[in-house]
Amino acid sequence: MGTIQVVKMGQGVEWALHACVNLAWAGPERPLPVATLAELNGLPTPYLNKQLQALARAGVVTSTPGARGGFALARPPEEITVLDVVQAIDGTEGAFRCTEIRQQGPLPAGRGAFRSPCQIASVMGRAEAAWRAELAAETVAGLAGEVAAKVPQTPVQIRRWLADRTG
Amino acid sequence: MGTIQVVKMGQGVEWALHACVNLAWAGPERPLPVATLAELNGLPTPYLNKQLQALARAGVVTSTPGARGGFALARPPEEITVLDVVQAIDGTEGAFRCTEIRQQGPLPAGRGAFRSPCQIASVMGRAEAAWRAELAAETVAGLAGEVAAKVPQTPVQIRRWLADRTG
DNA sequence: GGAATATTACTCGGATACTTTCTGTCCGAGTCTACCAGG
DNA sequence: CCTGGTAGACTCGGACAGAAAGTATCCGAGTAATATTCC
Repeated sequence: MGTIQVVKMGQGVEWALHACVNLAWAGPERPLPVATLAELNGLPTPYLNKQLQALARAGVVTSTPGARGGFALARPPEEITVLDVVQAIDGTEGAFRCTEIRQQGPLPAGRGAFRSPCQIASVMGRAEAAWRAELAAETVAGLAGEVAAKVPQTPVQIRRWLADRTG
Repeated sequence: MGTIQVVKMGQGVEWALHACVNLAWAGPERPLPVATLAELNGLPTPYLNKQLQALARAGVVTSTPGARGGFALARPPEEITVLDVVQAIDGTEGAFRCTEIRQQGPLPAGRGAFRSPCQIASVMGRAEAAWRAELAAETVAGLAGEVAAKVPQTPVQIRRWLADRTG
């Protein structure tokens, strides 16, 4: 959280996205505990818990405590973009932070430079905007649908495994 | 080097880009030492040296040792894209690395999944491609030109300061 | 005076500590369920 | 048989270490320029 955003991505993003797809397949009827999601993907339970907490803080998933509790999607999967998940985990701050070094040194940028931002920061901003737009164009439902279109048995197997687990 | 590429960008990228713009203004006649570039921007000399070494390894700049040595652009600034500089510093590897967790857990993805890559990795790849395309569209000469168009005195002052420094 | 040579000073290059971030883990607070006792 | 209370177990939530990467720095190898000396 609160880091930057376009050169190095945390590994938790991948886990969070897989968890969201699994939650989309499970349906909103009953929430899924962290232990179940972790076992589904062979991930360490406590760390996945950390990521889901970040998603809950961002309003992507809802957490219900107590017995039979767990996590569930806060909105229909069609309304959850990949960008929402990425920003929930890695923060909304951009990857490039301009330190305004043009104002340092023996030749500081004059008052004229204050009108427009640093050209370097401008290019980086454009690139990050393009990156964000691409991520905002895909939703969790889209991901689930594409996987199901290629391997239709996947969601069925997952739902069956979940049903057998809850008993 | 060898890290990833789209969520967190190193600070050295900003310094390297500023250094390249300064080198473009200085011209290829005589190379500039690291100390001069560092003093121009008020940066710590030894660390900037590290970044320039990375640029030299990537073939963006040439280094000439000995007295009156220093760094100079290896190509005309019109042929150096921002992406070249970024990749020289932060590496060419993408920001998102798919660990193929769909093959782990109690329901590993079957043979059908091997045909196409993970959908999540696919989206990330598209987003990073858009990011790279935006950075590849701008060159060092373009940056220098835009700055000169807004504040025309900037390159003149820098050339004068360099001339006074070399004596 | 000219040329070869040894010296000198300056440059890059890689190897070395320190700080910040990310990864991974643990235990406590809160809540729903189920059971049990009483009416 | 129905209802209220209570004990239990399960869940999330934030606080706590370890590891990795990034940041900042230093000193040595190599080279060009320069001053010197010899012819």
